[in-house]
Formats: sequence, structure tokens, C-alpha cells
Amino acid sequence: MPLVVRDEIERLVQEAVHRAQEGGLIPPVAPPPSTVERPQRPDHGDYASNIALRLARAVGLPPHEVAKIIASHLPSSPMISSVEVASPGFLNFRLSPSWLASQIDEVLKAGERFGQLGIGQGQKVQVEFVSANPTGPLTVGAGRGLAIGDCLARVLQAAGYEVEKEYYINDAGTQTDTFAATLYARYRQLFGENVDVPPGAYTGEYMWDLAEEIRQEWKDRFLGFSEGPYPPQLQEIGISKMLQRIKADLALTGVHYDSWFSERSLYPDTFERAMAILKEEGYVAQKEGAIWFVSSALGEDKDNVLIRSNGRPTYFASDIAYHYHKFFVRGYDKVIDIWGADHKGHVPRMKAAVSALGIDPERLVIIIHQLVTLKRGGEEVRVSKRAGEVITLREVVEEVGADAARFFFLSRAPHTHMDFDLELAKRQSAENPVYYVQYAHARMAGILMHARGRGLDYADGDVSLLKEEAEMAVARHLLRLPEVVEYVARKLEPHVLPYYALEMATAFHDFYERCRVVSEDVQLSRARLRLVAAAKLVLAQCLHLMGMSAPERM
RNA sequence: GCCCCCGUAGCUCAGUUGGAUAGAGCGCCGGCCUCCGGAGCCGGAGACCGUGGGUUCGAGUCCCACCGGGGGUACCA
Repeated sequence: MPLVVRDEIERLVQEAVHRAQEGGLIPPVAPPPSTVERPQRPDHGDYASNIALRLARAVGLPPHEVAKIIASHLPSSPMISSVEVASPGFLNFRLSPSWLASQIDEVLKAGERFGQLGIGQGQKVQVEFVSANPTGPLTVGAGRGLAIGDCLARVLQAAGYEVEKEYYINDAGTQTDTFAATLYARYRQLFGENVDVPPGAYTGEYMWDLAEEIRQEWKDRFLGFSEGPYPPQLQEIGISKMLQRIKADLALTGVHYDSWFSERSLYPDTFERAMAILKEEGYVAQKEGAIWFVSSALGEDKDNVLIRSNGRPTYFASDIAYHYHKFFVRGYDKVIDIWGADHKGHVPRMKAAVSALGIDPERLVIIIHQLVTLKRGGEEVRVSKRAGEVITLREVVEEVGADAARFFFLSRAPHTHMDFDLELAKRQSAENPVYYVQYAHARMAGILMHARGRGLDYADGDVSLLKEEAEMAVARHLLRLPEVVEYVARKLEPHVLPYYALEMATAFHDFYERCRVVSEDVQLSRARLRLVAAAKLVLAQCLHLMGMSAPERM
């Protein structure tokens, strides 16, 4: 079974320190837990450890000395061909070419299991993402949350967690009221009535479309309603139609949710139970005619309203009930919420609420992704569901394709601000990194197909014939997949995947130029075909983790 | 005002609990098609890492101040 190379080297280093300490050459101080990294420069080896530099002061020896001692105590390993001590005290490791080649067989043997890890130990994790209100179409911002959330879910699953993806439907609360009131106004306006839209109305074009659709299906059925600002049934219809559109948009990008959770379903039972716990724990107070969560008792700056003076619960109160349901009713070990930066202010009080419910707040991980600045030919476009211009996710996906959109959203670290220039995305679509990566996969498929056409069977190819540097470079990159999965699962930063895919593709394209795969030398051809097959497997896995397709031809 | 995020090549972005000469894509300049897919490959130009201090063997990375951009600070979600 292939292993995580970096972890294995770390293990060797720790073992060497242990041995040196037993031999009395290094004082028994605790070594730092993790020191192995991939150096930037190739002449510094494939992996490097700075353990000697970090240990030097504690043990009172020059770093270079410490490095030499550790190097001389390293257990031998078939994986490593050389270890160098470099100033000021690095240990540089080089992977053995024959070991690298042998791993190609291991990758092929593992097949789709390659890159799957057991670090999750079957823990139940929920990833909740997008969860945009069903009051308007999904925007590009939702696309970023979608790409990150779906990718993390896939990676966590590969890392050995039991993962569920969820969309939270905000079908209760004041925004849905405003939505319904706006919809009703539009509907009446279609019949020629002279009415105004409510304050804070949703003024997007789609509200007219929705109203028109309803007019055609229900005729004048809702006219003349007077028991409230809008007919409840009209709200139902509107939300359900909006939700259908959202689901269609999501389908366009290939996301599959395991569950759709309705805010309304929290009422009344779940909501009551969650509030009861807060009350029992003494975190609820009444003042100024409203009911408050006393988050100041948990170190927050201020308290937050749970139930408004008009008797209606706030979004925050709903969200507490929702998280109560996640942890207590459904029993997730860990919950990951992916929110846009416009929800940032909600994070501390949500954490406080979770701990007030008696849950270790560490079990709730909230990933905030910064907002997407939309541009058109360099000019900024403001995005607001309530204001006029909205660039929808659908619009973007239809223009650049789901794969490209995902790759693009994933390539930026969640906490960075991101520019999305529609013109640029369109213009670059022919010379895009997305195509570069997918082309590599198609090329691999093409070679394997070509070999099949020639009747070349590589099942028993001998990988030990592979010695070229370009071949080794491909092998080295292949073996990093588990490392990448581990990293993303641990840090929850999916953007390293696109970069890895790019490096993988580059290594392969370079290999392709330098090493003819199918040649007169049948034995060498078979060996190289195995390398190509392994590379194809790994690149496909990588694309799959990003939620992208791995085309056999383009 | 206070809190959070960002500022790295012309543009968009990487840079792994502080590591060795700061990287990639696009764009630009110059090369490579007898041969498995040229949506490719090779080479080149292009960065005083926003500014100024500090911490130490070592700072793009940590601390402080400032400048610029974004977000939050609701009985909105």
C-alpha cells in the first residue's frame, strides 16, 4: 500500500533523533512534531527537514553538528537514496529512483483507492454550503462557496470521514416576507393595479418573471387578498419556484446534496428544545420588550436578540436551533459551515451559542470565504440581490463551463479577496489552466488508446526500466496525492488541489515531449505505459476531488 | 470609532505551524511540427513582497504603527 511520503520521512527523522538521544549524543529534549517540507529548489532534494535548526538551541549544539548526528542515526529505508547535511543545518533527502519506479506498480494496484486515507476514522462530518436564501437566483459568490464546500466534502470523504453535504433553506423569517410582499406587488402590477413594492423590496428582473409565471398558472386567483400583506399560498409558490431554480443552477455545476434542510421544520419542537437549554443554562434574559441571548456572559461584546419584541424569532435564534439539530439530533462529530464574508459578524455569537448548548465549539468549524468582486472588462459590478444588477452563477457557468468555473473558484485561498472578470474568463477560456490540466488527461487517454490499437499489453510491464529524470518527475508528483489529500483535509484549504493538478500536468507534458511512450522498444514501451496509466489514474482522482470531469478526449 | 480579511511580476494568484537564490498561469519577446493529440515543449524579459520600525542564526510569513482596498459592527439574513 502506498504511503504518505512526507509522513514517512518525518517518521525516519523522529526515529533518528530518538536513537541519537538514547546514545547520549543529543540531550533528551522533545523534538518539534513536524519538520519535513518540500524545498523550493530541486538541488535541495525532494524533501528537507529543518529539525536540526529547530533543535540546535535547546540542545546547545551548532545546527550543523545536530544535523550530522541525526543523519548518522537515520534508519535505512529503501525509499531514500541519499541524505545530505546542508548549511546552515538542513537535512536534504532524495527519493530513490528504483523505489519511485516500484511505487508505480503500487499506485496501479491501489487503483481508485490511491489517495484515500484513514485519518478521518469514520467520524461523521457535515459540510453545509451555499444555503442562499430562496429569494433570488444564485450569484457568483455562491459559486465560490459551492466550489469550496463540494471540494472539501469530497476530500474529507477521501480522507476517511463520513461526510454529508447539506443545503439549509431559509424559508422562514423576514426576508421571505419581503420576498412574498414584493412578489405580490409585482403580481398585482401585472394586472394593472397601482401598488408600490414594499421597503427593501427585491427589485431584480426575475421577480417580474416569477410573477408572470404565477399569473399564467393561477390567473387572478390571488387578487383582492386583504388579510395580510400577501396571500400565504403565494409565498409558498414563490419560494418553491425559486428553490427549483436554485436546484437547477446547482445541477448545472454538478453538485449533489445529501440533504436539504428547511428552516421551518425547526418549528416548533427543535426550536423550543434549543431555547429551553439556553434558558436552563442561564443564557436567556428579557429586556426592552425582547428576549436576548446573554452572549456577554461568554465573553462576547454584546448580547443578541433571540425573539423580537413583535414575537418573531431572529435568524440567529433559528440558527441556534439549527445547530442544536446538527449536533444533538443528528450527532455529527464535526460540522463545517461555509459562509461568505458578509456573515462574518455572525461567527463569534454562533460559536458562543454552540458552547452555551454544551458543545465544544471546536467541533463547529466556520470557513469564511471573502467576497467575489465581479468585473466586466476591468470595471467593477456591484452585486446585491435586492438591487438592480445581479450576475448569476448560471450566467457564469453557461459562459465558461462548470469545470472552468469550479477550477477558477478553487484556485484562490478562501480567505483572500477575489476578482472575477467575466470578459477575462471568457477571453482566457481557450488558453486556460483548466484546459491545460484536462488536456493532459486526454493526452494520457490518447496514448493508452493508441497502445491498445497496437495490441500492446502493459499489464506485466517492468517499471524498473524507468530511469529518465522526466519519468521520475512524473512518479514523484504521483506520489504526492495522499500528501495533498491529507493537507487539504487538515487545513481545509482546497486551493492547493488546482495547483497540484497543474504541476502534475506540467510534469506529464514535459515527460511526453522527452520520452516517446510507444516505440520500437517493446519492453520500455510497456514500462512507460504503466507510468502513463498511473498518471492518468492520479490526475483523474485529483480532478474528481475538485468536482471536475476527466475527459478521455477533448 | 472598533473588529476581521487582503496588499507579492503589466494582469490574476501561489508561497505548507518563520527556512536555503520569492514561484505559476495569462500577457509580452524568441525558438521547436519525419514520429503516441502543438489545447503541447524549450528559452527570455518582467518583483527594492504597500510604507516605516521591531523580534532572531534567519521575516513575504511573527509583533507595532501608518497608507490603500473590501467586509462586519441590526429586534436583516
